[in-house]
Amino acid sequence: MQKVSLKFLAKELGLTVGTVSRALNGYPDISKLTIKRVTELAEKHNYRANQAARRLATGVAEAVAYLLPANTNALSEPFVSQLLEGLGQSLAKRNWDLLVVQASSSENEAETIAKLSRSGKVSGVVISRPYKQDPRIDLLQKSNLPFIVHGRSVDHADYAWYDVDSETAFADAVDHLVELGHKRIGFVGAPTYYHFSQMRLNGYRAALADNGIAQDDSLIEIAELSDDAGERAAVSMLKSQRPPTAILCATDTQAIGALAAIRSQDLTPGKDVSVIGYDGLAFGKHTNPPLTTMAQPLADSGRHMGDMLLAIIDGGNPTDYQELRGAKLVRRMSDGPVLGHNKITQTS
Amino acid sequence: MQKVSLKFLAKELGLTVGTVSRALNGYPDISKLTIKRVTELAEKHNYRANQAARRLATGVAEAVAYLLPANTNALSEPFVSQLLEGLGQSLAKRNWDLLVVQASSSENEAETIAKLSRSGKVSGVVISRPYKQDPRIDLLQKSNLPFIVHGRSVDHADYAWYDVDSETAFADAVDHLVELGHKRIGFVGAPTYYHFSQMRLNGYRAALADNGIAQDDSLIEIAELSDDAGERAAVSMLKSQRPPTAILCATDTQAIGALAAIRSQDLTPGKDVSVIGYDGLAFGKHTNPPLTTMAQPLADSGRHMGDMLLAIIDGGNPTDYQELRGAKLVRRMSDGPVLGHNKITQTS
DNA sequence: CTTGATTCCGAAAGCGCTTTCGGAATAGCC
DNA sequence: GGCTATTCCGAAAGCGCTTTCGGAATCAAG
Repeated sequence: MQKVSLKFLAKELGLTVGTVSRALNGYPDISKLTIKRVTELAEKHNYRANQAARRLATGVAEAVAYLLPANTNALSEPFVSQLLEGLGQSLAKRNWDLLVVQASSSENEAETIAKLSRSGKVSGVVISRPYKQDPRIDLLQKSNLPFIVHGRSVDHADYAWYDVDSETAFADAVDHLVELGHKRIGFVGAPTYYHFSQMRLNGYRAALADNGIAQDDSLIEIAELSDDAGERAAVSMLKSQRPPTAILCATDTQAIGALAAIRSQDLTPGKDVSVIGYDGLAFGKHTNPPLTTMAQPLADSGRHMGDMLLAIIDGGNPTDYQELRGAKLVRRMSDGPVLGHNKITQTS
Repeated sequence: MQKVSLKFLAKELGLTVGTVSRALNGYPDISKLTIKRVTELAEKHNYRANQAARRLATGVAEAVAYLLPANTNALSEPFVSQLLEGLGQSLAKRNWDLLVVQASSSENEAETIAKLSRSGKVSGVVISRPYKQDPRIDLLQKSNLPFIVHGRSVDHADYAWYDVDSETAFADAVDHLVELGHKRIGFVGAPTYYHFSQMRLNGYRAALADNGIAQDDSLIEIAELSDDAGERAAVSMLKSQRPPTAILCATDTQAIGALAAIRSQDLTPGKDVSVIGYDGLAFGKHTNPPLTTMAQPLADSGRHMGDMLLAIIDGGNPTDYQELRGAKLVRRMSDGPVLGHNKITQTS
């Protein structure tokens, strides 16, 4: 494969590289005829501008980075490939690249962002699962690099984000359980450095209060985002003096562990103890029993976030791009009325 | 943030950009002292070479692309993020970038590769799930772009690949089922354009022959790589004249569907009908019942493939980098002795 | 025919870096 | 002290593209 450059095209057509470049980029000072000749020849030879040269000349990277979350867990990662796919689709409209970057450790996340912004290899960044106070966000703001956060930190007024209202979701979940007659509702939370952890806990607490149920800290456990951690947390709850009749988990992954925990105590999930997760992961359909969950609408969230980021890169005001979606209850089989309570019966 | 370029450093030090560049890149014609001064100042200002300029000057992209598989399925995609993570770790050693590219449709995969090779934005490519005759591989070979295939196509003698010996794995699975007394073993295969589909079928057939079991084409179904497709395939098998007592599935995702199928026929998976999947997906632990599977060792396969690719980019001979790993049986609860047979009893 | 406005393209600088080449300064040798 | 090695750095070309500027050619108008 010979290399087909602007110079090559120019020589072939008896033009200069500058002219060919302008023809290709739609400058108004090129005749229709020339444009036609140039584009046709370019097409014929499958010309692609050398990206490095283009980037160097224009100063725009034409690329966006996704910061791979640290502490990943194989069970919860389907969302990564889905997000990537959506982002890619969005960027493809401009022929931009999608970079995947990761910190060597979670302590290095900030440094990774710093490097990224200095190297100038991307024109935008998206990060997931922000912490309460997220140094990555601070850095991004300082560096003037457009970015969008998948989630929110405590102070989220000044940047662009896309999030699901998990606070309300957890309140809804509590309401649902209360309707089923539950009064002792456990909560398996996420590590507290994640801001979503706080919000989900808030939703849980608020709904408890609204329903006139006293808070009981022995019903609250914080666990890592893994099935095993969820299981351990649930076990300890179930073994306590006054075990819960229902357990709400910050993530589906934890909830799946909770199901195992319940079975390990010779109890039946969905019957003896209800479990509701959060995320709406597809494989929740296949757990034992199928997991009831608060599903977030992440179908095209990746593409959506890509579009938002692009708009900001184009000069849009980040604060104009803050979007909150709602989660909705997907009832499967892991929730049910509290024993001896039949106000509502389980429907499929 | 002011931009810190070579020029800036040079001016600061009273040197020329050429000298600074050579100092930073370890050229031998720079004095120790100068190197020290340069590196220290660079460090102080957190200097990062502008990548576009560097690429343009050297002609090497310092980046590798992963082609996101088409027809993805949310249930099976944990492997994508794991692979990406491993690749990223490998590339990080050189500060190279990881690009994620995807075709708009599976028909466009070849064209996507073609574009990629012409744009010169990557020095290497990794693709997953090759087809029997894979146009992407042909293209990659023609374009002289180093690449590595996660899997193998029919003619895999001339390129680098990393694969798991699923042929043997499926033979082993059959052997295992035969030991459990099964004689009617169904096979839910993958779409035939995937080469791994053929190999798994081969392993199945060979083992059947070795065990003196007659082939029965009514026990073979081809299905898409989704839980639903697996379920449909299994249902039709179970409803047939002479249903199987065990079902082998090309992927865990399909196997999970098969579990559902068996339950839908009021049968108990692992008792009335055994199911064995392939992949070793983590959430197989949580299905109903937990899924027995042939687990592939993909723990650090991503990093491994990254290292291989890098070696090839460095001039290594692609055919020196062909690696076949073995899968091993992970017994959970979805396999058991055929009814009325007690040669081996289920052990947790 | 002259002038001024348009249309269209060539020329050239420059993006930030790498790398070759040549030469000044220093060192080593008899 | 003169000569050849050696050490070290500056100068400059160039990677392939974009973009500004100016000017030749064409056109319309007077």
